[in-house]
Amino acid sequence: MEDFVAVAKALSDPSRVRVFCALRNSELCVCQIVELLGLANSTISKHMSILRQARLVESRKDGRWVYYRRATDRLNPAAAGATAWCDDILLKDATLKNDAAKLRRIVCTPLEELCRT
Amino acid sequence: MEDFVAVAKALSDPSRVRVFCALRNSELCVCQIVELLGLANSTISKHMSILRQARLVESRKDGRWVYYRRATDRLNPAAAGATAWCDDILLKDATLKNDAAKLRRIVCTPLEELCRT
DNA sequence: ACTATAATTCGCCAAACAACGAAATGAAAC
DNA sequence: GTTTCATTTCGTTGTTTGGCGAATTATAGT
Repeated sequence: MEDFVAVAKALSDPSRVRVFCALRNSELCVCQIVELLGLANSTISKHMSILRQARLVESRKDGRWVYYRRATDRLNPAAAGATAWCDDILLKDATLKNDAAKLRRIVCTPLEELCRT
Repeated sequence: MEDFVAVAKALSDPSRVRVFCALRNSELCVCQIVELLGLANSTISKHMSILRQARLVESRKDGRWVYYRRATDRLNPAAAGATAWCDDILLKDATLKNDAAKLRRIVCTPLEELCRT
């Protein structure tokens, strides 16, 4: 029950849903997520920690940068079901399509340049 | 996106999850839900309105009593996926098993007697 | 070592939320 | 019509949440 509610709560905020969906195809660095959502990096950091506590995402550190990716489904059955639900329902969402387009630009931009702004 | 977030938010509270799961097998009257959760009926009423706004449940009025049941899945794709997720993950949840046992007693008790307490 | 910088943590604020009891609503029974 | 009673709505209270900027941590490059 706790796991389930933690996952539901994690997905009950539009910004977090956007991030989680953005991670569908590739892992992303914090500064890329900041660029995508246009929120303060402290805010993003908090969102990511909520997603991580729900075990929807995992992170790895590479030098100065921290990359987030979707968690391996087997680790948390509650997260696995939610992921399927989320991807299925939001496939055609307008905001997320827009995010996907924005992401295509973002992933082409060198991190150094992204962080500068 | 809005629909999705509304459903996730509706399921991000343990009391609401318990009610939604209790409705898996049979419709329930408000006073039965009050008995099950042990919360004030004004509180239950608010919870039910949140579940209804997310289109996870529907209600019908029968005389003095209002019955809630799970909504027809087709009405809201976001709710349909969530229902499957919820039922699947929480099948073995201890709290919900306990609720199910309590429910078996509750549904045998006449409404008049339940409401008296 | 020192500086620069990516990310997290901390402290704060305004808005949203879960809970309650009291008042309002509306249908049944008298 | 009046009373009764199940439910909803309203108003209040304490807690949680989402947001920011400032301070802190940790790593890279000099």
